[in-house]
Amino acid sequence: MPSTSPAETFPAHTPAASQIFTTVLTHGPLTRQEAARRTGLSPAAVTKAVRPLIEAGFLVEDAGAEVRPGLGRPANPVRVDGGRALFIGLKATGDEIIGVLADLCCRIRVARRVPLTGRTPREVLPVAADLVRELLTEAEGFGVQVLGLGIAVAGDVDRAAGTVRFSPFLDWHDVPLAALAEEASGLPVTVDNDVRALTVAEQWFGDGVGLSDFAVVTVGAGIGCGLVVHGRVVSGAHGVAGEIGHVPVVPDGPPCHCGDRGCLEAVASDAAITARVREVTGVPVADAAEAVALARAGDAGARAVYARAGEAIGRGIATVANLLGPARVIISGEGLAAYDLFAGQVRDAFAAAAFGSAARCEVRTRPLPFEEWARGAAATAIQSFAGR
Amino acid sequence: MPSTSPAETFPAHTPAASQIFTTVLTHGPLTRQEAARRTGLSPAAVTKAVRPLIEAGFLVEDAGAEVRPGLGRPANPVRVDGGRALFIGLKATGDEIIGVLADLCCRIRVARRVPLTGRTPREVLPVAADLVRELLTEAEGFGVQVLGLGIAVAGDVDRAAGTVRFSPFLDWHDVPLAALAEEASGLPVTVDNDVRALTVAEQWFGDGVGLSDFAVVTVGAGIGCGLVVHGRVVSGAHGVAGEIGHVPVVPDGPPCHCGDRGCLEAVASDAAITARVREVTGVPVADAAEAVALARAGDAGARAVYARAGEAIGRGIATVANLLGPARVIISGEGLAAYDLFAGQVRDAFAAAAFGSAARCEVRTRPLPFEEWARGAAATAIQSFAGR
DNA sequence: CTCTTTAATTGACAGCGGAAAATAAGGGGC
DNA sequence: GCCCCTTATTTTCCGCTGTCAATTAAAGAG
Repeated sequence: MPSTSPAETFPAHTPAASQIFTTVLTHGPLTRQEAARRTGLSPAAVTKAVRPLIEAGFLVEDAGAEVRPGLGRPANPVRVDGGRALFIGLKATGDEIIGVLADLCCRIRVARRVPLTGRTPREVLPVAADLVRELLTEAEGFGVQVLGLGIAVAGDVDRAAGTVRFSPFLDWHDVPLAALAEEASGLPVTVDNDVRALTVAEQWFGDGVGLSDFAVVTVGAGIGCGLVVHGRVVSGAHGVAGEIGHVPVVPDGPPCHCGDRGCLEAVASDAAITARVREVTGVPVADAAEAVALARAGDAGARAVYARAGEAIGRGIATVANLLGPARVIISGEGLAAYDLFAGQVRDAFAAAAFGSAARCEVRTRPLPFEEWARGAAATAIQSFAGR
Repeated sequence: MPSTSPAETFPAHTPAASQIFTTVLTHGPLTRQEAARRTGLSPAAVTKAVRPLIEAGFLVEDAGAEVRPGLGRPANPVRVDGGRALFIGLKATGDEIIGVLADLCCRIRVARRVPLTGRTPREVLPVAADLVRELLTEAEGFGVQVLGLGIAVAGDVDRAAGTVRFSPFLDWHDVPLAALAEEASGLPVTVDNDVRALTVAEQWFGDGVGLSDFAVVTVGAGIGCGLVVHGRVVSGAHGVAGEIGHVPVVPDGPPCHCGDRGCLEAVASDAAITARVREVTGVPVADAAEAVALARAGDAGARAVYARAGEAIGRGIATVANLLGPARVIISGEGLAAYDLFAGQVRDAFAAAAFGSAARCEVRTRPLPFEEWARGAAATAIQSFAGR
C-alpha cells in the first residue's frame, strides 16, 4: 500500500476551531470579522483559531477575494486551501464500487468505477482495497496526503460504531466495516448510509449550505430521502430515517413490495415507471432510458405515466414538508434525467398538498453525476476530519 | 397584581449547571455519580454545580431514595424540590382559557378554566391577565414564588421572539404576546405553539423522558403532531412543523378542507368521525361523545367508522415513523376517549405500513386530562427557567 | 478495629474564549 | 504629503469553567 505514514490530524481540537474551520469551509472566503459574526465567537477567538490552521496550511489568506471597498482597514479574508489535502470516498452498490479522490473542498479530482463479481464482504473488500490503493497512488501525483476515507453503503449503517448493521443490496449483516477498512488502508475511516452521505455533501458543499432544516430526495432505482433537522443529519433512534419510499401517494395505486399499495416507490421508481410504461403502451421498453425516450417521442401513455410519477413525488415531498417544515427540498438522483417529463406535476402536486407555511418550502433540483454518491462518502470523511 | 417583586432567576448560569439541573429534574433522584455519567461531566463538576443549587433550594438531598446497597460509601442522591417554585401555564383556545399552577416538577397544583367572549387580543388578554392574577393569589397560599409564565397557542408561534405570528382559531396576526404578558404580569414569559408545548411536557416530564427522538400525536378536534429530533423539539424553518393532519391515508377518502381527499384529519378528527357516523348510521349524533356512545352500544356502522379512523391514524403514525425513525410515538388527545374502539386498527395499520426498522418504534397512548395543554405551557416556562 | 470499596469533595491548574486596548491599513480632506 | 477617521485584526490580560489527581467520607467485611 503506497501511503504508510500515519495520516495527519486536524490541528487545534477546540470546539471553536472546528466551528470556525467548517464555517470558512462551507461559506467560502470569509473575513475574520464575518467568521466571528457567523459563529457567534469574538473576533479575538477567530484570530487565535485561524493562526494554527494557516500555519498547518489548511487555511490561506485570500487576497484575491473581492471585499466591498469601504472606509477603514481593508478586510483580509481567509479560505480553505482545497489542495492541502485529499480524501477518498467510496460508494458500494450490489454491482460495482465507485471511488473518488476529492480535495478538502470536496471537489472531485479523480473518479473510478470497478465492477463487483460477488457481494460478500470477503469478495467486496479486496476490490475496495484495490480501488483505495489505486486512488492512493493517484494521490501521490498531487503531492498531497490523503487524510481520510469515507464509505457509503445503502441500508442500516451505524456511523458512530463504524458498522454496517444491515445492507439489503449487499446482504451484509453486522459488518465492522470501519475497523476492517482502517486496518487495510491505514486511514481514518468513516462509514455512513449512502443517502445520508449525499445529504452531508449537500449540507456542507451543495444546496443545503447555511440551512439548518432541509431535505434531499433521491429519485431513481428507489426513492430515498435524507433529512437535516436542527443542522444535523437525521439518523433516527434505530439508525434508519428518511424512508419516504413507502409514503402512500396514489389512492389504490399499484401494489408495492412492502405489501401496501400506492407507495411512492411503487409509482415513481425507475422499475415502477418502466413496468407501467410497458403495461400502458404495450411497448416492451427494457429500462428507464427507453421509457424516457418513448415519452419524449410524444407517446401519450408514457407521458401520462411520468405525469403520475411526478404527482406522486410532489405529494411525497409535501408530506415531508408538512411534517418537518424544511427551508428547502433538493430533488436529485438518476431519475432526474426525466425531470422535464414531470417537473410541472411535481410542482403542482407539491403546491396542492403542502399545507400552510409548508408551502414556503423551496423545491429545487440538482443533477446527480454518477460519482456524486462517492463524493458524499468523501464529504463524510471531511466532516470527520474537521471534528464533526 | 399580587406578586410584584422581580422573579428570581436560576442560579449559576453555566452550561454544566443547566445540564445537571435538567438531568436531575427529568431523571428523578440521582446520585452525583450517576448525574456525572449521564451528562458526560466529571463528578467534580457535578459537586460544584450542585452546591449552589442546593443552597438556593432548587435541589435537595434525598435520603429517602432507595440506593442499591453495595460495598463502599453509600450514594447520596439529590432531586429537585418541586415545591420550591411555581409556574403558571395558560392554554388559549377560541372558546376558553385554561390555566394551571404547576410546581417545579410540573405537577399541577391548581387548574382553572374561564370562558372567552371574544377573540381579539384586546378581548382575550384582559381575561388572561385576570386568570394569571387569580393563580398568583392562589400561589400565595403555597408560600412560594411564581417564577415564570408559559402560554400555549395553536398556530404559528415564534418562541424565540415571543410572538404569535398567526393563530387560525384566534385569528391573531403578529401579536407580540410575550412582551405584552411580561408587561402585564411582571413574570418571565415563554410563548409557544400548543402541540410543541405538550411535546415539551412529554419530553421532560412524561413518556418522552430520556428519548432523543420521539413523536407526540394528538387526536381530537384536529390531528396534531409534535416531533423531537436530536433531543430538541422541531419547529421547522418557518416556525411550523408536525402538520400530520394532511398526510394522505385513505385512498379517495372524504374531501378535506385543505382541498385534498383522504387526509388523516378528514377521516379521524372528531368532526370527521361524527359526520361520518351520521352519514353511515343515519343517527343524528351531535358530537363525538354521542358518536362514541353509539359505537359502544354496538352499532356496526359506527364501529366501522372508528375502525377506519384507527386505520388512518395507524398509517399516519407509520409515515412519521418511516420518515424520522423515532424511538416512540405517544398518542394522546381528547379523541383518545374512544381508543378502545380503534386501538386494534391503529396497531395493525401501523405494523403494516411501518417499513423495516421503523416498526421497532413503540406506539403507546397517554390520557389527556383537560389541563394537560396548559401544563405543557407550564413546562415551557420551566424549560426557559432552567436555561434551555 | 482495620481494610476494602465506592462516593463525594477539595484544591491546583490548564486552557478556552471574552473584553478592551493597541496596532494596522487604508481613504479623504486640506 | 500629512493628519484624521474608520474599520479590521491582533495583543494582552483575565475570569471562569471544568478536569485531574489526590483526599476525605461512609459504609460493610473479616
